[in-house]
Amino acid sequence: MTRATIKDVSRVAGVSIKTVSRVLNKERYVSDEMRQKVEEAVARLNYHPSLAARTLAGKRSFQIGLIHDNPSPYYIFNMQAGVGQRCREANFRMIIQPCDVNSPGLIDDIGALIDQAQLDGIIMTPPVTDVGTALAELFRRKIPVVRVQPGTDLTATSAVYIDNVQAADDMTAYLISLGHRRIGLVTGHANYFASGQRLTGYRQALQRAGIGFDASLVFPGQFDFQSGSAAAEALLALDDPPTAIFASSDEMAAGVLAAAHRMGVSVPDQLSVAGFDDTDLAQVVWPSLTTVRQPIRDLGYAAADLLLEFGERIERRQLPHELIVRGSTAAPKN
Amino acid sequence: MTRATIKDVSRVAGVSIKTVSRVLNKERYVSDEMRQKVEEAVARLNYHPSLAARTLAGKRSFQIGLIHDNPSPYYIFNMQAGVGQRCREANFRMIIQPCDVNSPGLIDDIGALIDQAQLDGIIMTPPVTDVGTALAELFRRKIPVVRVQPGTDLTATSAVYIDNVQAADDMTAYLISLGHRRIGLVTGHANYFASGQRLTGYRQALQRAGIGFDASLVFPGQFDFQSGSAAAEALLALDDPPTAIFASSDEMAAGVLAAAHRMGVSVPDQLSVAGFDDTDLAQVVWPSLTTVRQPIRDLGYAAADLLLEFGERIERRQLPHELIVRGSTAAPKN
DNA sequence: TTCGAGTATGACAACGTTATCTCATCGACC
DNA sequence: GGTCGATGAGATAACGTTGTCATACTCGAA
Repeated sequence: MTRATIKDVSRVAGVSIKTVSRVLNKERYVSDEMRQKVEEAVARLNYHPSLAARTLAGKRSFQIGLIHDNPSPYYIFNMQAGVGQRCREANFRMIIQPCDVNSPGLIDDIGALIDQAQLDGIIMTPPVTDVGTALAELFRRKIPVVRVQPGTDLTATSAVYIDNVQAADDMTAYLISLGHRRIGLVTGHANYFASGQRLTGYRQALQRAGIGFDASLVFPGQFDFQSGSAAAEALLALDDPPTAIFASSDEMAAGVLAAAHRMGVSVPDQLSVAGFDDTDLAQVVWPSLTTVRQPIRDLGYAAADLLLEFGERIERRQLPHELIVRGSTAAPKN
Repeated sequence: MTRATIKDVSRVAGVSIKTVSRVLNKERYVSDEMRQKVEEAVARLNYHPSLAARTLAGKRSFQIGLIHDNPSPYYIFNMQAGVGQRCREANFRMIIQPCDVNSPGLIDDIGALIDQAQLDGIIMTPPVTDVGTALAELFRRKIPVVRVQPGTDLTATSAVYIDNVQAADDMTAYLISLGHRRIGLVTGHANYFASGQRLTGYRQALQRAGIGFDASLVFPGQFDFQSGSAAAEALLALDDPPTAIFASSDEMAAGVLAAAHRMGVSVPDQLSVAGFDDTDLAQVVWPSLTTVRQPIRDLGYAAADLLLEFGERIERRQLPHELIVRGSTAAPKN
């Protein structure tokens, strides 16, 4: 038993090959009678069109690429889930391309991917979003691109994002509302523009509350557990240590928690800890993390949606974030 | 500027199309002189063959599918990383197909995937590995299959796996060696054969040490945080509670930790906790988890390797696990 | 009645590769 | 010196779709 082809379908339905193709592609000018005959035949033969043949003959490949260089399993998993769901709805396929922003072969890899697979579009996640040479290569090939949370050339491509400044502002304001005055900030990796945006939001909230900015309370991190731990140790060793630490990722927040545990500082009694992302992690550490929920899955879905709905046309979509309060924050005890 | 085709290459190299094809596919009977001319032309034109055309004309598609129904981001991320790496080495593409083992459309989805994309092979992860109807569909299509950690029909397809029985035995024996006599076990989801295997290993180690099996110390979990928490609460409420709890996943172990924190039971002083998998999680909770490292990424790499190297031929590969001792276990204090 | 615009269908080429078949050359062997 | 197998190269037909063009029918307006 070999695969059914469009020819088989046309024979069974008693129509021409082209008519079958028309029905499959939902083209205009097909009578209901024809459509029904074809659909019956398709169902009876359990026919599935060959993607390779469609790609070769047509101008579309029904495939989009997801390019990422992001070490966070949680982020990637959810991004894929969102993109994947939208793809399934449109009967598209998703090709995953991990890459390395520091690799000299980056441009060639992306070019080869597009050439070989004839992708209909590309979704990029940070930090690849902001690699100028990669972007240039994509423009050169005139392929539709949607970027998730881009930091540069904001209007150059379609994009989906959350308002990082506002999100960091919200969290900082929340900590201030609890009564905290000295709030430590662990920033993210410098490659990510979100890191800077979150710093901006933090300063913005402080200023509004009339609290002076103290640079010694800001510690550079890398989004990972280790740097969160290191940051906490440094911040808690200050002469006048913070009563709360806001880490720019849940993973760093977990590092802060671990350091606090090690140093015998109880959370949230002696120290409030806040994260960012609301990954699975946030509910798995103890105490569970107060954090900002970033709708990663929805961002992926929206990115794929922009690609499929609008193609080359540049569109932007901002998604809402949400402050999630859990057990790691409380009013300072003095 | 349009894409270069094999025709362009043949013109530039001054040879026939077929000769270019021969070089590209590393076929025999090509002189060094020809090969060199072709390679130069390929490089000069930055030519990448069209996957669609190759798939249509040839018998191979240079694509393999990864089918999974697994809610763990960490597991999926690492599995993909391993499979993806092997694919890149062979210049293959990986198509991800999340699915739902309980969906009635499962078989059709898999069939459609294979028909449409003409996949060269399939990799499955638990628990889809053991869905008989899905397996039957794959056999019907005579497509090479590699299963990761299959539980049933062990010799029906190629497979990669670790020795779950031995791994659980190792961990249990380690806890016994610390001096524990009452060791709780939180099992995994019943859908996963690994759950039963780990129970077997646990009993095996107890028996060897001459410790009677106590069914009240075994609590059924679902591999997730919640069930770990619930299990710990139940186990610690026993009249004669365990001094150590071995959870069949890190996530459940994290749940155990959280429950212990809540109940004021200090780890590892009053309770030792052990996990399984060595996910990122293990080092991010406090105290960090003693666990069994499962080389997920390597399993993915090996699975892809079997597919690409052996195709339909059935091969099996067992990978080593490793006991990782961290801060969550210690000798019981009496 | 005739014409044109819109609707509905089919014949056939094209897409860019690989597979198959053919042909030519070169040594080695009887 | 002819025959045969191994080697090297090309011409041409697939592969299963979509795009383009041609054709025929229908309906309302000139």
